[in-house]
Amino acid sequence: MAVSKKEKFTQEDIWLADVAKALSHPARIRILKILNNMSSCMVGNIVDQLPLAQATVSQHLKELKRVGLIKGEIDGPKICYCVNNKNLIKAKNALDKLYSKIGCC
Amino acid sequence: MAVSKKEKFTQEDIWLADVAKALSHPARIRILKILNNMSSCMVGNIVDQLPLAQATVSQHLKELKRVGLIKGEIDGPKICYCVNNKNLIKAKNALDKLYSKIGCC
DNA sequence: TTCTATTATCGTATATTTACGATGAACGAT
DNA sequence: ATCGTTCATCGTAAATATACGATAATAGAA
Repeated sequence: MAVSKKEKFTQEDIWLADVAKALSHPARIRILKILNNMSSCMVGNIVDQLPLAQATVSQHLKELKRVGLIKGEIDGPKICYCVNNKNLIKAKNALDKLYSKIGCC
Repeated sequence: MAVSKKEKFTQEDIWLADVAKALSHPARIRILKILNNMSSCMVGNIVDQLPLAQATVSQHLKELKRVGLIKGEIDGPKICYCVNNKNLIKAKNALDKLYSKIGCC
């Protein structure tokens, strides 16, 4: 995209944009909903519920983990993922700052 | 990216992901904050506050308009943009559905 | 140890995004 | 009608994202 200029913005704006980026694919929205509804959170269970290959799902999980929206715990050969509510709530609160107080048109 | 599979998800998930995509660049976060704080919302004013060329800012505005987060009104040769609170609130509410009720790890 | 199950990573092809200069379109003013 | 201002669009180069098969890594079981 021709030399990125993202670093020219504030840390807060970069962070919120980054979280939004992690949410910007329906597969990742679906994963968060699945984690929200299941007590078990094995990767295999997630793969079974998505129309994507295991390698692709793993990539999506990595992206969600990168920004801290989910976390994974090793459980033998399996990995147990779950939502990191703290960061999700933080993101929602940051969104509140984008509401228009005035409305100019 | 090798044939997209986004259309294999629900309309709701596709929509939320799409809104998130519109928020996934710091310039667009900044634009929303600017529109939130100014009574005037001319494009020129926005361009002056961003480290980007006019053509690039116009592209970012188009993306925000595409998903309905902002709207523009023609005012002579100028265009007046403002936040569309309704859709921003709708997005925030949809985010609420992603919170984990249980927490498995 | 060897086998099986589970998940991550590598390599790679293709699609999309980002950025900007140049140009075009719309409008008010002279 | 021409000019200056304002903004969108076109064309294009480079960066990122998406998707998957193949392969590696890890751990418990046989």
